[in-house]
Amino acid sequence: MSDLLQRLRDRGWRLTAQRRVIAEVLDGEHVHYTAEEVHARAVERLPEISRASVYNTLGELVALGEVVEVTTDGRAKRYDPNVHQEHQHLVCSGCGMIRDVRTEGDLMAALPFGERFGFAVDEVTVTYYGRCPGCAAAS
Amino acid sequence: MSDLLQRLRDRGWRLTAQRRVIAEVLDGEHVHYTAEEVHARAVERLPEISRASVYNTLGELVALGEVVEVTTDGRAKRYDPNVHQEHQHLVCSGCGMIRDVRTEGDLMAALPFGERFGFAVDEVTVTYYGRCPGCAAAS
DNA sequence: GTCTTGACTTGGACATAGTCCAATATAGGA
DNA sequence: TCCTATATTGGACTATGTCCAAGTCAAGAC
Ligand SMILES: [Mn+2]
Ligand SMILES: [Mn+2]
Ligand SMILES: [Zn+2]
Ligand SMILES: [Zn+2]
Repeated sequence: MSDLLQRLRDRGWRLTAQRRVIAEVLDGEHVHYTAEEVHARAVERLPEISRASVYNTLGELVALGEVVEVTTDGRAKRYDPNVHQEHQHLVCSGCGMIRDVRTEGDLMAALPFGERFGFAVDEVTVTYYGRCPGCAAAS
Repeated sequence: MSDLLQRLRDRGWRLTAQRRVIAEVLDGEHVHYTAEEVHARAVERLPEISRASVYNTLGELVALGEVVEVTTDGRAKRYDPNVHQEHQHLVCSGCGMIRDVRTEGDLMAALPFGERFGFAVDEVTVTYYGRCPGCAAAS
């Protein structure tokens, strides 16, 4: 993710302490945090960082394509730093755990032209739901 | 949707004026309203109906499988009365319009077993994004 | 190294979406 | 008609996210 910092510098970003810790949090574990979770972890490294800066920076990273927003339920958006590997998500309907999964074949092909209604379709997201081994055992 | 009222009666539901107008709103046009949109339309028929009753009733209809929740962005959930025809959604990234679409083939088949991580996968939702004809013309 | 300035950060107010609850009303059976 | 379990209501409360004016600071100019 020092790559990320370099790319941001190349785009004329000021490298503030706040942006650094947010990048570190996203880089650390390869998970899908909410904005509040990112903030909680950023505070451990930089206690005075504000919620507003976290929301601002996440929004900017999304606009630059360095992070993608993931919405699997109607709750808080999650921020996914894994943009270098195309993937979809598998969500546990018990505990909410999210795993990255790679699909095979052309997902777009499942939508017949007759069902496109003149849209220029350019993106598809797939979410699989099921119970993870832990939740299945506990039921 | 008088079918719906009958099914609800059969399940021991009290048929209140509030539940009737909510069912009528969902039945009317075949769209994907938010809870607040359902409330606004219900108020036209029954001015004193409360937000709480709309949220309560929508939640109950979802629990019964008579309506499904749809989340295509990080905004308000939408309520879809079209549960009798399996379908996915096509969303305009310009204006947010949502269309029902029917896919062909087995969507689950795109997820290799090696990518299931021991989950018992039982559901898949697909959302296609693109620009509708109107938004494409305006750009 | 110091200055300068426009970009960045901040706390808090505000907005939107949804939940919860105690008091009140009512559907539907007796 | 009466009874009461169930449903409704207004409003407080929570969760998530946005906005803004005032203060701060990164980094280029000198
Ligand atoms: Mn991911
Ligand atoms: Mn639909
Ligand atoms: Zn689980
Ligand atoms: Zn459109």
